[in-house]
This record gives sequence, structure tokens and C-alpha cells, in this order.
Amino acid sequence: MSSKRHILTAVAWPYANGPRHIGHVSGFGVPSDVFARFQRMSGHDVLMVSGTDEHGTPVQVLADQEGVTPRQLADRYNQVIVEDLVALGLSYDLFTRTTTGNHYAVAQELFTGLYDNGYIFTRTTKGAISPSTGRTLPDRYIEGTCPICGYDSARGDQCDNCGNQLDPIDLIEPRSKVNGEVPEFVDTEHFMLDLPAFAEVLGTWLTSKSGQWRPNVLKFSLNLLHDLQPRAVTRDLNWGVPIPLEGWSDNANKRLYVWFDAVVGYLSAAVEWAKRTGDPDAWRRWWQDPEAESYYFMGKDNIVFHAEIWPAMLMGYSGIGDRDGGAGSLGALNLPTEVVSSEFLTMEGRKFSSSRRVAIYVRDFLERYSADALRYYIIAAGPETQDTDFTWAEFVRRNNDELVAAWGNLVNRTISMAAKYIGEIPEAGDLTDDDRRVLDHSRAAFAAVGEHLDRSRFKAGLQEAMRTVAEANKYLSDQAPWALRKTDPDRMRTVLHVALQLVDDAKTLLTPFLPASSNKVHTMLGGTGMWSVMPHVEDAVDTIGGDGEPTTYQVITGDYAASQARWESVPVRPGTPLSAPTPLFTKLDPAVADEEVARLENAVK
RNA sequence: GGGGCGGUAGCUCAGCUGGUCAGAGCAGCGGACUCAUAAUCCGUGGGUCGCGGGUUCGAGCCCCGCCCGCCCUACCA
Repeated sequence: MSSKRHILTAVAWPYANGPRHIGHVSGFGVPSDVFARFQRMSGHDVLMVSGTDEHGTPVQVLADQEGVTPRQLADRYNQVIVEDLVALGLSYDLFTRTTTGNHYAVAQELFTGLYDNGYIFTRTTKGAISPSTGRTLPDRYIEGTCPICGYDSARGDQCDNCGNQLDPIDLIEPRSKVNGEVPEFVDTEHFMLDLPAFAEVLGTWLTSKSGQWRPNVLKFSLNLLHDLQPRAVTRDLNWGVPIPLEGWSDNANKRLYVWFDAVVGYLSAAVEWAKRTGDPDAWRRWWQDPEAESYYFMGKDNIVFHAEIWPAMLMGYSGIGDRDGGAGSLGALNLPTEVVSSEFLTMEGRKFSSSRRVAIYVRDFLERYSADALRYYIIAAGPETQDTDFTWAEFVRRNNDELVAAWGNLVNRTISMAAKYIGEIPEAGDLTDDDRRVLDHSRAAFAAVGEHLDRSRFKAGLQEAMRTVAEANKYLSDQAPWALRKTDPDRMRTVLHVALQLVDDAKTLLTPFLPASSNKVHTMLGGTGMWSVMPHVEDAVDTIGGDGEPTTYQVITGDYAASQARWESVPVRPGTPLSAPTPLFTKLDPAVADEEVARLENAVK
């Protein structure tokens, strides 16, 4: 902890086919931000990157349905998602998108490197295409009668009635879910990533992570090694990154498969970030220094890409694997230090489902409640190691009893008293054993909470931080400074000094979780300047969609180095003027829970 | 079908490599206090740890079988 580390915080790329719901941000968003903020406060060099994932069939299909181009659709949802993530206070160094010229170039470079080293080969496969467009028709978009049970709405990949896995070519009377036409099964040539060539190196690497990663991620990944198959990296589609090979690059209907380019985003975003800082090689400190660390945050549905496929791509590009060959022109690239996957959030007992509108969108949520209230709930009750259920009643309860009653009220009662009785932060007189003990505990909490956060145990970290809040409330009850006011004013001043110090420490401990409210407390305690810098939206310029003209788009970034926040107890300064505080959080009427559930029921109808 | 994860007090969840591990918070009940967004503090009842076997001196924690939920199964990021 003493030396400065380079820590890449790689956050899953939200797919730009709609607004994101609170399940999404509880998986990748809030935990990664808590981690990044904590590491920055600890003095480390953090690079936190992500962006919207905008290619692929789902975007294309949705765009067709709405009568817009995929690019227009991606633009729209990129914008929505950027606004939501900024509103949540997620401190990306760069949140960009996969449709930039920079991203195209880096994705193609990865492809080329893998190809040159012999890890990508072509294979002719039988695939369904839409006869009217010539595009790949994914299995899930094909419907027909199940050859096994006769169910007439079986999907191409699986029959929902009998549960059997299917091959779309076996469906009786297959039809496209997109437009009803009969799909055509044609021979089509695709590039494949030779995953089996990495089985051994992946196994060695994964095994070395034993005891470090969350066990479910590790077990799951190791198990996948038993049956690695080559995986297609191209599709018949014109919405995506062109294939950078002679004879293929101008094929309008053959593109890199969306997963391939999306996962390269972690690297391309780092490169883009470096260019923006004016030091184009700056990204190398996080990707090529052997001491640098990288943490990837995502939901459990993405483990295979982050613990298996992306590492294989990095190895292949770097010249590690069954076949020899050197590193590509960027040089060898670091493998993930840790893949931090969270489980899923359900919603009042049901799965989130955008199509059935069983969802609470980030935007709707933040219109009515604060970002910190949501952040608090996600960390305190979110799906860190197992699926958890979001209920409005529990949200209201946590907000009212924990945020408002415990923390908000501690801030309020302490500063109120100090402001009313003294008007400034008082000097401490002689400290009693009780004073010293509670101050020691508070200081010790930095190591305890920090240990949890460094190991991505956010729930435990928050609990530990909130314990100091409870201790401070107890301290006030025990010492009763309001009663000392008449009997022993000097002692009262000491008690309030100690209490204010506890509040200040708790504010620091809670900063990674609740940055906006910690900033408020900083100000209330007479602090000036910016305690913990929040992200902002900024214009960037690049070519978009791979075609010529440079365009302006918006990115999330921030000058986080300007933050004063450090992971340590800082003595409060006696004499600092204090004024009556304003409430830190809003208490919610319990009726809110019923209203929100009703709103959800109506949406479902 | 195969694989992964989970099923612990009324509710939401902790319990890492088997031996105070039967816990926390909330809700309930009783009390204290009044500085504070009626907030806070103290005390207290409550569980056959999904079901059935097994290993062990000892098992929520290990093994086997079953039931239920969720996720993945590589063409819904």
C-alpha cells in the first residue's frame, strides 16, 4: 500500500440498445466507482475506462424497426447512457464509445496481431441469413415449430416449451422474428478465434489466481476450459468494424463480431484517453508495466468474455500460446489482475426484463431520488456475491433508517450543536479514555475499510464504515454534550471537538460510496475547494462509424487528481466557523414504496 | 441435457480454509434521552441453517441423492 500503484479499472461496456436499469449499474457501475475512488484516495494512479458498446445485430434490428440507421440509434442511447452514468457520479477517466475511429483502429490491430500469430483462421459454416438484407440472422431471431415437441413458437437456439437446445436448421417452418420471412441457410465463411490453442496457458494462468478471485468466477472459468471451441469473430452484417485484411476490408456485409470489438474497448479507451492527455503513450503505464494491475467489473453473464476470451486474445496478441510469434505492434499487453463479477439483481421478486418493462431505469430513479441513496442501496444490499432482490420497501427503509437516521442525523446533530453553542469548531481540552478510544477506533477504521475495498469486498467495507457512524452516535448519547452545556462547558467543547472529528473521519470513509454527500459534509465543516471531484461530460472529436468526417461526441471524464480527498484521518481545525447545517439526505414517506410498486404494475400491463 | 451459484431468524442478508458458527440490520416488545430530518442510545423474545442420507471426536460449513430459485450453455453484452 505504501508505493504508488497503477490500477486500471476496466468497467463493462453498456450496450447501446436502450436505457440502462438499476440492475445494470449495480453490477458494473457503482462497485467499480467505489473501487476507483478508494484507490485514488489511497494515492494510486487509477485509470478507469469504459464506453457504450454500439455494434451488433440487436442495435441493427432495433434501428430497422424504428426506421432509423444503427448509427442514429447508437447516438441516441449513447447520449442517454452517458447522462445516466454522470448523474450517478461514476468517475470514469474516459467513458467513450465503440464507434470511434480510434476504436476501429485498435480493434483491427488486435485482429491483425492475432491473425499474424496464427490464432485466427477461416471456416465455412452453415448460417442463417435474412434473404432480403443478406445479414446474419442470429438463432434467437429465428422462430419455428420445435422438431422435438411440436411447440410452434420455439426459438432457433432453444425451445421454451420442452427446454431442448435446438439448431435453427432443424426447425419446422422457420421464420424470422424480425420480419417474418423465411430465413435462408447458406454457407458463409467466417474468421474463428482458436480458443483451444490457449487452453493450457489459460489453465495455468487461472489456477494462479486461486485464492485471489471470487471463487465462483474462478470455478466457472476453469470449468469452461474443458470444452473450448473455436469461436467466430465475424458476422454477416454491415454494422460493425471492417475486417482489416486484403479482400475483406471492403466487403460491406462482413464485419467483426460485436463481442470481439467490444472487449477490445478497454484497450482502445485507454489509448484514446492517452491521446487526449497529450501523451499518446501514457496508456502503456497501465497495460505494459509488469507491476501494473487491472480490475475488470461486470455482471456474471460476462464472465466468459473477461476471464476466458479476452485473456486469450491478450495472450495471442502478445505472442503467448501454442503457436509462437511475437507481440503485435503495440507490444505485449497485461492480463487481468482480477475479474470482479457480481451476481444479478431481481426486482420485487422478478427478473429485470426490458422487453416486458419489468425494470427501473436509472434515469427514472434519479429523477425522484438521489444518486447517493441509490449508491448506498446498491452497495449495502446489492448482488455482490449472490443474487439479491430489490424492493422499494427495503430501499425506503435503508434510506430512512441508515442513511438519514444514522449518518445524516449524526452530521446534523453534531454540527447543529457546535454551530448553535459555539459557532465554530472548538479546541479540545484534556482527552478522557473514552475520547481516546473512540478516536482510535475511528482512525483504525481506515485500515479495516481499506482492506475490504482493496479486495473488492464493498458490502463489508460499507458496513465497517457505518460502524464508525454508530459509534459516534453512541459517543454523543453517552457524553450528552447538550447536558454539559450548563454543568461543564469546557468538557462540552472537548466532546464536540471529538464528535466533529468523528464526523469528519466518517465523511472520508464514506467518500468512495457517497461522494456527493461527502462533498456536502466537507463544506459544512468549513472545508473549501473540491473534496472529491465529480465526473463531467465533455466534447470529443473523432471520426464516427469508421467513415471519414470527424464528428463531435460526448465523453465522460474528470480531473480527479484535483480532489483533496485522501484515505486518512485529517485533524479538524479549531476556530473554523460553523453554521447551522442543512439536511444531508431526504427522508422518504413509506407510501413511496407502494407508489413505486403500483407504478411498476402499471408499466407491466 | 450439461455447467455454475444460491436456498440461514417475520423481512433483507453475513457466516473465509469444518470445533463460542447459530449472527447483523430492520420489524416487534420494554426502558433512557431531547442536540438532531420523532432522529439517537440501552435491554429483550425469535431459527430442526431447503429435504434425506453419509464422513468425522465434531458440519450451514466436506461427500452423495432429491426439491426449489437464478445464471451460463458460446448467435440477446
